[in-house]
Amino acid sequence: MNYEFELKGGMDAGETFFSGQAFRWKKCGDKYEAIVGSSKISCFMQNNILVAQTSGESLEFWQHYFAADLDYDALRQSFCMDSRLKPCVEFAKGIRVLRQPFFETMCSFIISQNNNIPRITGIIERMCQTFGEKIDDNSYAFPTAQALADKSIEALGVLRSGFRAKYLSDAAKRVASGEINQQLLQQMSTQEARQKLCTIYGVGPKVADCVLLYSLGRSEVIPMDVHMKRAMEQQFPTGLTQSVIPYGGIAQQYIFHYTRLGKKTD
DNA sequence: GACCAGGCGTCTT
DNA sequence: AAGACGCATGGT
Repeated sequence: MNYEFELKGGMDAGETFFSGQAFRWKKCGDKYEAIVGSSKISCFMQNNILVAQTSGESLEFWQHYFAADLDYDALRQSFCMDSRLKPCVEFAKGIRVLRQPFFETMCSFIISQNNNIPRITGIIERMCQTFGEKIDDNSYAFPTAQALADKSIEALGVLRSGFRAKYLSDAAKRVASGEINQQLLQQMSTQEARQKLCTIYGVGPKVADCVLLYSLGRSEVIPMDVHMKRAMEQQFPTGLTQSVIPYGGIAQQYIFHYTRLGKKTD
């Protein structure tokens, strides 16, 4: 399927795909490729238009994934009203926060705890190759919750995910049983959804907030870790401005990227 | 509130 | 070549 649609305010694919929010994107020549859910996508940007070739899913699915409706020109403009946020936005203007499939986002951020990106990528890759459905030659879908729930903790050993295997197992079982599902969380307030997510073994407030922001599109949620806390205390001692707060999670993505790759705060 | 739980990339010796 | 260190954390 070929799709072309506008992303309001544009996107820099590299900045977006390699900003630590998604772990399955690869740069192939001048295109970017990934498996999202059980579909393959190959895409590039042409002005503000995303040109994509996909193996499945609807136009609406992809527009939701890229948050096509959210106007990043307006967003950046309001962020830049805050002079402390301005350099962060200027550093990587093309970042968008994606809305990724629920179960794979949850697993990805369970895996990410006390971990580094190369290893996170490796574990996810093995997870897909071992337990995901084959799409073609060397493409595998992200495993379904059911597929993972059926495996014993020992069987998850091939992932070499260390102490996280038992967490992944509980997450898979709770999602496969239907007890935790996206629709239910969607209807809940952010606070209720966070509490529900935290009942999963191995999911604490940080991982829960990552799921809320990167999958459920709760743009106001700011996942806080020690680094982020430090950066916020240093750069934003009086907090974020009122106009930014509804999109604090997106602002956070700019701040994080800047403090990690841009000018250091200390 | 310390301390511990894989393993791997990266930096030091 | 080998050892140390740290990692978008959460449980005990």
